[in-house]
Amino acid sequence: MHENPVQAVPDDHHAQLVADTFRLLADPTRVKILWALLQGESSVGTLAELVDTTPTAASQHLSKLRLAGLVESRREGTFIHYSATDRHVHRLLAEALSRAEHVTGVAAPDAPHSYRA
Amino acid sequence: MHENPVQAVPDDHHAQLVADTFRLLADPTRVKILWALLQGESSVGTLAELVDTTPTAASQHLSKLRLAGLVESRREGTFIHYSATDRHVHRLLAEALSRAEHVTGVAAPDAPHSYRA
DNA sequence: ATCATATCTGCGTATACGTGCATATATGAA
DNA sequence: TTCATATATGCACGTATACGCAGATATGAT
Repeated sequence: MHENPVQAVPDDHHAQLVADTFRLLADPTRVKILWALLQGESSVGTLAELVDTTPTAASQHLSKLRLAGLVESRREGTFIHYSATDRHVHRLLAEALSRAEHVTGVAAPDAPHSYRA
Repeated sequence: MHENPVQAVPDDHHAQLVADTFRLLADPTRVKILWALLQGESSVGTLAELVDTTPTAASQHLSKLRLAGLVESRREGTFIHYSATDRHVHRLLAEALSRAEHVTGVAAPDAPHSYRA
């Protein structure tokens, strides 16, 4: 038998937190929204156009992201400007996009050379 | 009005790939399995004990991970040893676990000081 | 006050997914 | 061959969730 060192795993609480975080990122529209917000704040309607969805859908996604603390909101008249501040999320998206490039061999259009934070 | 530079977002294909990757990681059992495998290969039954689940559940998760190319398998008699090789996945998990620690203020038991790869 | 714009929220629906159970398959021993 | 072990697979069930639509709310202008 090949003896391996005992492999420790995250406890249930941490594993659940990690899974919850990943589940929030497990939607293509939210990925696009978050990536846009990591480059600067934006309103709901503007985001909806940017990621090619309806304002309603964008609002629902932003609501979920805000509940999780991944984005913040700021009101300006009838507009509400959202921004992303979580540096961990930034690195997670950068890493995942880097992997996507590695898989496809094609760089995404907005970051010709790297998604590194 | 505050003028922002145009915010570029990943195209649909990349966003979908990223979301798919995150969805694979969006399960606490798979998180624990992957973290264990990143420390060394392990059989289905051993993994099931490590992450406190049934061999059937472990097998199903491993099957999904294998289809996605996140783990590899090697047969040895009746045992099948799995291993994780994707460095991107390693960094994604490390980053997410680091965030979980940051959120809870409690380090996970198997990595007292850091989840850095 | 009314109206328009921007955003939010509740509801119904379709889809996706994790789990448990039973069963099938694979390898090795007797 | 038969048997035991290890793993995989098919199915049913319950839960979670993304979407579209309608309606509600908020702010500002007239």
